[in-house]
Amino acid sequence: MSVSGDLGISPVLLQAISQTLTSSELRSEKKKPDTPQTMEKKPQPNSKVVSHLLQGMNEPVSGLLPLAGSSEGGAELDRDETPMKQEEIDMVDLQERLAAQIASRVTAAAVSGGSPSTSDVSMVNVLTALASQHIKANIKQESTPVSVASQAMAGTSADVVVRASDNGTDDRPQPQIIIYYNNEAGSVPSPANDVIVGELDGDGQNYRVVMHHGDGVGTRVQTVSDQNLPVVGEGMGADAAVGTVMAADSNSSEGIGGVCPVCTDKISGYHYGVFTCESCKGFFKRTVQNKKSFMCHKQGDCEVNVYNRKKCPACRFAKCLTVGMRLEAIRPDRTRGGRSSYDGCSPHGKPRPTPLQRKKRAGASASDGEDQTRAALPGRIEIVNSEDDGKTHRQLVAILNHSSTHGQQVPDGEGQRVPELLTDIMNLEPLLADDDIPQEATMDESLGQQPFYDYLMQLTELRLYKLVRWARNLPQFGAISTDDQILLLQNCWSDLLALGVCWRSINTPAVLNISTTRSVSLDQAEALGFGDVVGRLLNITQNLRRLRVDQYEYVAMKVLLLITPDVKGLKDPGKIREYQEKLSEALMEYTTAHYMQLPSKFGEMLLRLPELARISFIAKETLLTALPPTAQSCGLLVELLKGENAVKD
DNA sequence: ATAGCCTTGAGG
DNA sequence: CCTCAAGGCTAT
Repeated sequence: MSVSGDLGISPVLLQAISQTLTSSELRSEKKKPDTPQTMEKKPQPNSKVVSHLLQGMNEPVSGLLPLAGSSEGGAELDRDETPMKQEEIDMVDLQERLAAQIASRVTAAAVSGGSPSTSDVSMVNVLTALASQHIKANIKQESTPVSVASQAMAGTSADVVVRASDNGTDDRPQPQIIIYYNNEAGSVPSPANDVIVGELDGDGQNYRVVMHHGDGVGTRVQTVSDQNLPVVGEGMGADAAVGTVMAADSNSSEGIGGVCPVCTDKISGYHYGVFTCESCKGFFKRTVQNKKSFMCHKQGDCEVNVYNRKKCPACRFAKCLTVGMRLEAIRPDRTRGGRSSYDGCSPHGKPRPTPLQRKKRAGASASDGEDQTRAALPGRIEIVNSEDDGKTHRQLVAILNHSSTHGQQVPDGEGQRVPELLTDIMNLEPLLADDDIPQEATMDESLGQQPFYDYLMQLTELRLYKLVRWARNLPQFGAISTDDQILLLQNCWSDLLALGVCWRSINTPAVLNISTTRSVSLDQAEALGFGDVVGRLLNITQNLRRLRVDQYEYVAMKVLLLITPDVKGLKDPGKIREYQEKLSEALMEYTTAHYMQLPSKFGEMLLRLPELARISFIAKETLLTALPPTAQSCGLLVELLKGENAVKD
């Protein structure tokens, strides 16, 4: 990837980037004096992008911290006067760090007259846009009682019914879900047979979702004390993630006595970086230690609560990761006692042990203050009326569900081993669990170009966010320097998205399934000017089908797209090459063992990867040229596309 | 496999 | 010493 000769960056963007840099340096590098460049560049928050950066990205983070300042100009001063403590810096989420990292490089290059890569610029914007978009969506959702109610019911009731009657069908009487709102937290009555399913704060109002068992059918009645409860509104979605951070950070001192952010059971202590219950602690330990691999039989968005937590270990584990439980906290050597040293090993204010005692953990990832697992951002934009949404696409959803459990049919069955590396990667699939975004109902037939592109762009941004989270949790990826992580992600994001679309279409010949609700045939694509791309994607899909690529192979292919030591500018390509070799060996071992009748399968799979890169390049170009100049709704993603375009020209 | 309880042991 | 977060054990 070459670098654009001139600064192909708009002044607005440059300003935005320096803004990011400035604020993040104030956060994370207090001890060092500001470099002259950044001092000079310190801008006023007067552009749209800057306000994105400030409001969308910084505010939610700082809002959780004791030092929270306003997101306007004064915040800088506040932070200046009151340096953040290390533990608080640790709470800063991955996106912010990534953005700050790139911003720092780009700004330095710009100031010194160098040539920043335009994709660096774009990545900053994408990340910031993602952050702000998700936060906005989240806030909106939390403040709408109707959506809260429908989610709670959709997610909870069926499970309780199964539990209560010990009978798997859906059409028996359900316990009542009661939504209280406009109440102060704690003032809502909670009779003995009620279970507080969730509690939300929004717009100064409190909503409490209570599940009422008239006859006490639940095997267990959970009573929750009247202190601030973390949000446990919905599955492994946005609420849970944000609420958890609140519980762990702003409420950490009263963590004991609260409810587990994974399953809402009673917190027993601080485990693997999060206040959780005993059972989730044990579950996380077993899962990691025994390198278990789970697959969700639904869409990877199962509700996890104290009643149904046993039902879908895949979603439970994904939620563990989402709320911030740390893989590094599981000791590879299984030594007992003592103290841990990973970032976040202590809930509050305790100094971190020195690294020298960590000799046994040389392989562990978090050694360099790269604490980003605590994803503060929501993982999904929930469809408010998700029940209605699938009604016209039930069939497609069914097909997709089938495809998502595709891998289960193949491996293990014959007692053949699955390399640990592959099962580790597989464990993270729930992090990419399928989502959709709200869309206007009339898009099916008369495919207006504009709405379709808007939809596509939004979907892409959503998936990009998840991609970052997924990559961050990949085994050994955390051991790569943050700069290199960013470069790798920049290099492959579109390839990964393209492969994902191919995979989700594996069971629908001639139709490309863009999401759970949207699919495109070749004819439709041609009408939209996407014929070439879709044709090529369908071709890849057909090859995946022909080769009988299973889910383990699919996830390995994805990581192979990511782990490419040839990306320009990598600090440590050696380490990445090593990782790549390990992974390709694991994949080869797996494929040759499981598909002896297809000796060329391994090679053929690898041969698809370059074509994927080609397709994603064409797709980006097509998207860019097809976009009307007024597409501001996703302006920042547009910038990314423009950046890539300039780079590759 | 789960989850509650027990044991360990470095750091304070 | 005590704390508390890690791993271990074991009835279910």
